[in-house]
Amino acid sequence: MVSIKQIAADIGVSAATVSNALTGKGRVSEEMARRIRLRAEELGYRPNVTARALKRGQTGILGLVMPDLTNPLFPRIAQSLSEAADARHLGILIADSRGSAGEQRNAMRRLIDRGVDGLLVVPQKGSAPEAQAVPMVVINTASDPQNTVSSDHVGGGHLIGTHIAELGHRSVVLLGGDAVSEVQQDRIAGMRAALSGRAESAVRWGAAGIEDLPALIRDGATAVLTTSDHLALQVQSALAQAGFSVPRDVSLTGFDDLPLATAMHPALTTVAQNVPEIAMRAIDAICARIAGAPASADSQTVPTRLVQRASTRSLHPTDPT
Amino acid sequence: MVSIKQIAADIGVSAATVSNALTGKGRVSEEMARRIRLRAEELGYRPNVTARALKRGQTGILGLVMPDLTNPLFPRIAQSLSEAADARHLGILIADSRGSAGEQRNAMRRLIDRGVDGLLVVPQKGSAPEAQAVPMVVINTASDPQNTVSSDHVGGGHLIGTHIAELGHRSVVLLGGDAVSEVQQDRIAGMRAALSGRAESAVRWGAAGIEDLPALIRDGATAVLTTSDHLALQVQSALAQAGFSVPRDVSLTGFDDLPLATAMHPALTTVAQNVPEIAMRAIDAICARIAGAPASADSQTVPTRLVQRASTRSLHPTDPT
DNA sequence: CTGTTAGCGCATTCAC
DNA sequence: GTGAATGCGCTAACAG
Repeated sequence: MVSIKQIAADIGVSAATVSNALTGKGRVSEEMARRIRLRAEELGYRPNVTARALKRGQTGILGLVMPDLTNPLFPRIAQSLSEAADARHLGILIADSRGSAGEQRNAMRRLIDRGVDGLLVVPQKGSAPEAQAVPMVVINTASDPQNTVSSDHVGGGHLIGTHIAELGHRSVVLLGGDAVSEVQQDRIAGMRAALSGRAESAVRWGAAGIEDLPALIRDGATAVLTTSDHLALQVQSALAQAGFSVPRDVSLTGFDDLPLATAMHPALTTVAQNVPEIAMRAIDAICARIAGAPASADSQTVPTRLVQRASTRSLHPTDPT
Repeated sequence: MVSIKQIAADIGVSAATVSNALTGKGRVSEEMARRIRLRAEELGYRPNVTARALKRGQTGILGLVMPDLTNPLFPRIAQSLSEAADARHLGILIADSRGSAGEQRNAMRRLIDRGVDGLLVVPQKGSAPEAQAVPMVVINTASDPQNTVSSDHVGGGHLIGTHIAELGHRSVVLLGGDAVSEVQQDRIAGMRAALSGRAESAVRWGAAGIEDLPALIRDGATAVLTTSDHLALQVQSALAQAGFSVPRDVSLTGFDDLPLATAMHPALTTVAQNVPEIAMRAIDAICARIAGAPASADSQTVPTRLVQRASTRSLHPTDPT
């Protein structure tokens, strides 16, 4: 590796001057600066980030803690975060909290031991990560009050609920995957609120909930609103098996707008999170905190978007389809 | 942050002795070592990895370059890699090559600039990442001769092809997503080889290929073998729309064993990659290279596994269903 | 057995 | 405008 002092010796000047010329900080004659930059270029000089980090006390690395790297949303989050971090010349070190709050804490500690400048954490279901020695921004759980950036899950549920109500549905089933998840609770709450006064709604959870569906439909339910696309696919399969067709017999919606939403037939009506926006805000927030901003108590909420496709049907006699 | 010298000053001993006591390297009296460890514990001392990295010339960080973080397999790879790396006290810094070979090179360079000790790269379709200043291990493309660990894609295709042939299918369609992908070519090649002499096979690619399916089935094809689960879901949807039912009218298979394979109905027969094994070998290989082993020309191949579910049907009159 | 010295590569004083 | 000195925190080599 070519170091600053080699190019210094090479030109016959001191290391400090080279540093100054390259960073543009100190005052160096334009002529000298030019020569230095040229030689650095020739030698393929790359500043040693480790040395710089030691000197500055900052590594330029952010830690990303996910509840489960297997999460279907992880790819998008990682990508958007990586892109946003990149723009600020920050790197992202990943860690998996493997489904337990204890492992989550371990993962955070390992990252901190590695010297990350800040922590981005997507918390374990039902756990609030505790404050640490480094700035932290929590993603996707509005229920945690501090430094949180999150999708408006309630709003998303509201979007779906309103859509379904406007389509004329009067009896709908709300299906969640796991009642422990605050995110899913929020989505369901949004749906209920939108439906309230316009339609009956029954809430069900998990595999048992899926089994209840055929009976509920026979009792008059005309729509099933789920809290994830994956769940919706399972529902569609189960319903097909029971002889119900989507959207003819029953309307169906998902949540998240995963790739599978368009691979399904009918294509799934769902709610898309604005992941890039969340990522950008999260990175902004963590950078602000690193730069010294105090931990703010307000949480940012990013709007979601209804993606209307073919799995929902209007019940108004006048409408086509 | 509490440093080694603070605890040294604290106890009235030199920094070197503390270092020795804590790492167990130098010879320190057991008595002294005990006192030092105790005090370190009390003070909550954590070694500064940056300083250590500067001294040692190694950061303990591996760079992971993915062709597209949005890749549905990324979560598993990231998780398995992260776990395997963890066991060796290595961190993983991610980077996205965003679909282009050029960006792939940039990503690698950024990672190297950050001082990673080695690079794990899942290459861009149809691109062979060029050798770099740090050890590199290529994942999942056997076509690159150097330091590669890959699933046996050909073998996987063979597994599926054999399965279908044994079920009595005599005319099958092989459907790939993108002909540029060597991985998909390998899978198709394996299928063809297994089918050769036992059944007719036609190869189709992409969306156009999906459109051809109904006609091919009417012409007598009884099975569609795809190179990904995602593709299989699309096929199932398109087929349902055209009035064909899986597996009654046509058998269908996927590849990768994504979560959606079990969410579908019928559950998808597919081929699972042994991702944890690949990850472990990749980490082993990169560690060996970092430790000084020469770049070996041989590539490691990890067997795949047939996951037989409900989307394939036997055509033998004697068999049930 | 323990302490001192030195230096990893860089950036920041402060002299010159 | 430029350079010498200094130190970030740690560890290897050597001296005591």
